[in-house]
Amino acid sequence: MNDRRTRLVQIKKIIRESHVSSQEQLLKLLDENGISVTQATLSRDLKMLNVSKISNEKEGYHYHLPSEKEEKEAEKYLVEDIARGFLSIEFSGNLAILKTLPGHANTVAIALDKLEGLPIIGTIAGDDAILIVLKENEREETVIDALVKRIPDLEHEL
Amino acid sequence: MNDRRTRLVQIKKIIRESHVSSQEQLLKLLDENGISVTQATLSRDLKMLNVSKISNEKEGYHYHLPSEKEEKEAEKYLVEDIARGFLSIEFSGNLAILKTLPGHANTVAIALDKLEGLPIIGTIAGDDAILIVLKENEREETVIDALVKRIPDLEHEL
DNA sequence: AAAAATAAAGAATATTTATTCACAAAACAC
DNA sequence: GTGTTTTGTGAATAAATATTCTTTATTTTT
Repeated sequence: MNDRRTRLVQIKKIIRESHVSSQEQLLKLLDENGISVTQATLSRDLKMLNVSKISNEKEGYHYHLPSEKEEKEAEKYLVEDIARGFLSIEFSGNLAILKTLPGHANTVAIALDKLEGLPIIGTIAGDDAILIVLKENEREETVIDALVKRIPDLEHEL
Repeated sequence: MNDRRTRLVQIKKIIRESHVSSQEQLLKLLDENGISVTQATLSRDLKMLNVSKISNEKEGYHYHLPSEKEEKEAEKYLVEDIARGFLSIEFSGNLAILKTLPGHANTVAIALDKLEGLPIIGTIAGDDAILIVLKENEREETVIDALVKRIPDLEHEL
């Protein structure tokens, strides 16, 4: 059933190499590569890949992959935001309180929300503290691990 | 008649500050700011601004401005591509031949085409030379001026 | 100043894209 | 195993967006 993986790879390749301007067109190009799906599926795929459609003087509308650089850059800023404001974190059951420098709570909370792969379901920020709700059945250790993995600077403080 | 300018500024501001997910929504936000147009016009505005629509895990679809950085970066690469390959340029009427390092013609030609504001209508690249067709009534001086303005590194060579 | 060219924009429409609904295959629980 | 949930998909449709066609205003040319 998992043609999706390979299809996503193909889609990226095609978008990278040709100037695709609609899902119909992409459909045909995929078809030529022996992959046949409907436009609905492509719409979902493009959403999943965070592909964007953009216009460009010379070339008209076309799809655009989020560049590695963009992705990494974006994440780098998030990580910096967290590291800059972080003071401490303490757990209690499926909750944690993360203390930050005054005024940093909001920034850090937003960054935590955006950073993917953390075992948390959400945050509520005050001014210098954030309430973090862990995912069902997650505990202190996994959260700390995930944080350290993503934000190396935190290692000393945890 | 030139509400367009001010409208474009407003649109950028709104897109930068709020999470807009459709032109209808943008329409309303503009309306609240006393600017009233139709969706058709917004579509053209967004095309003109090179705004892209992108999906994002957390926030769903939203518009995205090309960042200053992206714009400048993009242009920087073009400029570099040209400077790296450039050897000489010679004019004859409304034509010019630009000589490049072997194999660089294509890269340079693409960059010339993409770089906006040059008084040329097109290029044809071989391996180490490019035929450039100037715009009607443009001459050597204006092209050189435009090139030097955009590609400071070329000043010595021209 | 008239005539011609250009630029902006709305209304209607064509095109494109996202979503809803239904269903089937796979993974999971027991 | 059977029942349940999750995942992926297409068909149909809704929603969103781009374009065509037309009109009006503005600038340019003569």
